[in-house]
Amino acid sequence: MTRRRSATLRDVATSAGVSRTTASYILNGRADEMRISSSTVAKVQAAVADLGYRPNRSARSLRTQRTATVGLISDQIAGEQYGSSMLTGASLAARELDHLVVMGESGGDPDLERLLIEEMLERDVDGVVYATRTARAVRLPLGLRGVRSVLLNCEAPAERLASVVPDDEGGGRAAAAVLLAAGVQDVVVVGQDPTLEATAGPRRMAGIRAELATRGIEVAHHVACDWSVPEGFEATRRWLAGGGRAAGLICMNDRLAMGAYQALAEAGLSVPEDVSVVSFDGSSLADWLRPAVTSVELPFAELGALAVRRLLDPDDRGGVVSVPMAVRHGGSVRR
Amino acid sequence: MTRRRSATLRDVATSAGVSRTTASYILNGRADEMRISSSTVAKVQAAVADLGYRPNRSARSLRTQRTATVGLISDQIAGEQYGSSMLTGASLAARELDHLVVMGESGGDPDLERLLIEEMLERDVDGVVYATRTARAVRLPLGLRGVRSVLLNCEAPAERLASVVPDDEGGGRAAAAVLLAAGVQDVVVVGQDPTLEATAGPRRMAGIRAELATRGIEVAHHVACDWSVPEGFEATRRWLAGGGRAAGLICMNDRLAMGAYQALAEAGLSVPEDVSVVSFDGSSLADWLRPAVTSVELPFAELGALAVRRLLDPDDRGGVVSVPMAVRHGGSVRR
DNA sequence: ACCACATGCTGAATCGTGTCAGCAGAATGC
DNA sequence: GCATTCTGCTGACACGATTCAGCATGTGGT
Repeated sequence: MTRRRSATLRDVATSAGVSRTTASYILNGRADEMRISSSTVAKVQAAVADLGYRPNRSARSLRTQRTATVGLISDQIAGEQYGSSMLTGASLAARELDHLVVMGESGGDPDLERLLIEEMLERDVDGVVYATRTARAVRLPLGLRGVRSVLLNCEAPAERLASVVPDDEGGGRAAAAVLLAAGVQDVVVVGQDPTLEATAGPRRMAGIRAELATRGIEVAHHVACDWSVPEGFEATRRWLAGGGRAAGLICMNDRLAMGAYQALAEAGLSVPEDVSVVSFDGSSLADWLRPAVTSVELPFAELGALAVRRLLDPDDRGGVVSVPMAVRHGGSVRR
Repeated sequence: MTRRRSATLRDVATSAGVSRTTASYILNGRADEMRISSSTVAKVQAAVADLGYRPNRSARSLRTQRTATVGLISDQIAGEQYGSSMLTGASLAARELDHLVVMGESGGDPDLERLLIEEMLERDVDGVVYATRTARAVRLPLGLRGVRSVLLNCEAPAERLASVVPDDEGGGRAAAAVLLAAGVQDVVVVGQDPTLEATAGPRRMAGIRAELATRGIEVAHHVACDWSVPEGFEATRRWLAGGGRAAGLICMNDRLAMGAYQALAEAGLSVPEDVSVVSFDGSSLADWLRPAVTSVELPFAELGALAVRRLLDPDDRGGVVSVPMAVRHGGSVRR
């Protein structure tokens, strides 16, 4: 950091011929309140521009206890395929509110998580966003008790905290609605949540059921498997081999859709002529498949941005906010 | 941040019955140097533990001009498919060196980039990692002149800066070597860099040529297209339709491999029986294809970690460091 | 002529730490 | 026995900002 020592407030004050106090008031927008004449204001502003003055944040933080910095702590989202857009959203929203994001990835290790939280609090972050890769129920880490924080992509049902999650139930309804609109009458769902805490699966399922129920239809079959490409392939293949057929397939994510595509192709079934497919995520993977999968988008960037905005909004009343999931149309649904 | 005001150094000193100075020396590991008796050290340490003392970083930074914080500024890596692991690597390496990462994503907008750099410097980061999504030549932003910094996944040839990049040429040799070992004699390359600044393509190409040359072989054909799934599909299809055939295909990344797979399947050619395929990236996409593609891995996490380590290593002499790319074997090469 | 009040600014304390210079007292050298 | 060195600590200033309390000066009312 060999950088010319930058100008301080004292330099500005001297150069403008006023006291540090006056310069400080002007720079903090309290000129009117303090009845400072416009000519003085102009002199100070000229000095600021002239010297290229930039306030020293450490000094300011020492006085004000605020750092214009937010912490973002996550289990896996930084190195994750799609979820990492949450970081982009958070970073941009922070920037708009004149903050920067301090990032820490715990890899799911509670000790590392505790350490990272400690480090962030030592640095006086103005708040912490606690994010998870998969939507699920969590308990707020002890280190964050009493700290201003917002949960991102997760909820702590017991604790009535501010939390931002995708509207998976609405997404489920939208997915089913796409198939219904295409005249599909028998719907099979591929993918089942592996863990108890995960919320995405059950909610999407509830949405699907609710939407189908409006036409008096039930889910024809549920192909149970983890949410990965090979599992999707194997499970779908087994189901097809057992004589399973359906006009509509809803895959719990795009990777499952990829696996299902592979199994369908192997069985000589084509999309969308023989089977219409809808999935969740709206990842680029959905676009890469042929035909592109119609997918209900996880609004990751928006989730990240909203979490930061709520964190920095002093009027936020807490509670869970669900962000709608939009349908991104591909060519995987018969028309 | 409603958190009980934590203990200060003064509290520790009072509680231990020594001066602030003494306590400070002990906490900074200068007890021996300052010839402080072990009994005094013990008293202070007890007080620290007792009060749960944590130093105030803002105050310390104000004095020392160091924040135990590094900036990471990037164009697109936060929301990127594979590159975001660079963030994970950087975050972990920083943590190991008792630092935190302040992140900023510019989206390629030079104005935003300048703003982010300004904000980071105001916050006195101990250095800045400047990262790009795709390996390429860059010019160091003006705001980073004179600032301790390391380039990540990019180089500034004119400026002799510390820089960490993948060894694309070595990767190219490795890719070709895999095919040669499988007895492949005619190799076609898919994918051509779209921009002048991009370094990955030319270097991989050079490596491929060099390795093939050891057997007196030349690249049989170069299928020119951008590095995306649909481009890979279309370009490969056109090439096949024009009668193109080869025993070995090297795709410049995994997305191109996916596109090539689609075209090969459409042409009734199977992998690896008819065509052996090798690609670059080592992304999860490579695993998802059937058969999984043998792919030369981009060591993103390692790149990110190394960039941070070099940034914080006062003895680092600058210059470009290339990180080797390992081959991740799938089932896409005939044996 | 005197008080009250508004106007436009400033002095000085404060946030919590790091570190230079120095100061007693004990030990050592000759 | 006195100068010197070592031991073990402390006082005070600095870092760069924010902010409370107060101080001249002008202005209007009676």
